[in-house]
Amino acid sequence: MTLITLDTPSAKPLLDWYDRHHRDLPWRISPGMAARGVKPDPYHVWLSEVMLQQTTVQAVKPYFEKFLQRWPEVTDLAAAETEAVMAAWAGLGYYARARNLKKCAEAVATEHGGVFPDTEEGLRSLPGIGDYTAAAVAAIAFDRQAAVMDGNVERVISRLYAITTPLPAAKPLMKEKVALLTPAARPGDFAQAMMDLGATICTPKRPACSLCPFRGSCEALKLSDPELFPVKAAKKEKPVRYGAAFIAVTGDGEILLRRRAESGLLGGMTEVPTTAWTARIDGETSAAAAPFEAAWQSAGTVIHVFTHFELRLSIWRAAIAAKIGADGWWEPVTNLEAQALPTVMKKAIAAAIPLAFKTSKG
DNA sequence: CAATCGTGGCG
DNA sequence: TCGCCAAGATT
Repeated sequence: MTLITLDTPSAKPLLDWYDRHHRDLPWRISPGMAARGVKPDPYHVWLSEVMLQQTTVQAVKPYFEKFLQRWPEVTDLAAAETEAVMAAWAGLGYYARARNLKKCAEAVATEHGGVFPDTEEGLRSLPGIGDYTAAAVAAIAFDRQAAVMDGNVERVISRLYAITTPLPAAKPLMKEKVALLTPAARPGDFAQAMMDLGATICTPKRPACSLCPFRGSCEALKLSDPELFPVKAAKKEKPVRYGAAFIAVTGDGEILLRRRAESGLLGGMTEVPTTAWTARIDGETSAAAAPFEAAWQSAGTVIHVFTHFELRLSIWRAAIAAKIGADGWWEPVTNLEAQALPTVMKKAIAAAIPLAFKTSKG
């Protein structure tokens, strides 16, 4: 029987791989430039990292460009209207990020003289910056030897060491492994290399192990099937909730909108009037629950899947002769693009007014 | 610790 | 078609 020995994992092969195969991304300084001492703007790094939380690179790109163009410096963002930031963030999801983004920019502007803290600890104390983002900004923007662990790194590490403990219980162990592997030189490139590797080679399904710089040191590859890692705790079922949404349009082409509560689901975002979203179909999901009496007509059902439940929203539409006193405000349909409307609300409006948006999905 | 919190793309 | 999941943070 042949014994296949495993190399001890080290940063060097990964960094060499990164020099050849790194992705070019709008918020990134190429490794070549970085080698000449060019550092990425901490504001750019922070903005991209917050946007990238649980969000794909592809989805982030246009938002990143839009934000930088509109608010070139962190002090510009700090001085912006929160409503404008929410509207610019609309569609990207996890809206607490946008509220915290604004708070963080304000804290940097007022408490740190417009300059980001350059340590993991200092960054970690800011709104919306958790363990991952603090380490990522510290390593990438400030060359700190911080252990960066995101979903990509968890996958790479779990395979490299064939960790059978399920997530999230295995995180502390994984963090130890990452810390031991993180080099004093080029810690930012190392972190980005781990994430690029996870995104392009060490993928969740059908990883390209033959191209991996760790192929000689991966325990999962040697012992079993890398695709079996990371082991994850079983997830719960997704319940269904029901509700109704009401699209009232005046003869002048204005629609009734209102603001959601600051906290909770879609916090601080704009919506059309809706009922509560409940577990069962009842009177609250019919036209009887409308914000005011009108000739409400059914406009079908919108199904929207959130992280932890599926929403089935009955859509009702009414033509209103004159503006009716109600909570909220009347907004020209031609100005809906500028509103802080989350995707589910755009879907609801598009169901009632097909031409409301240039691009309607659903 | 477990639950909450969006959306879109992809196998 | 549908489950998975993506550079997580907060409570």
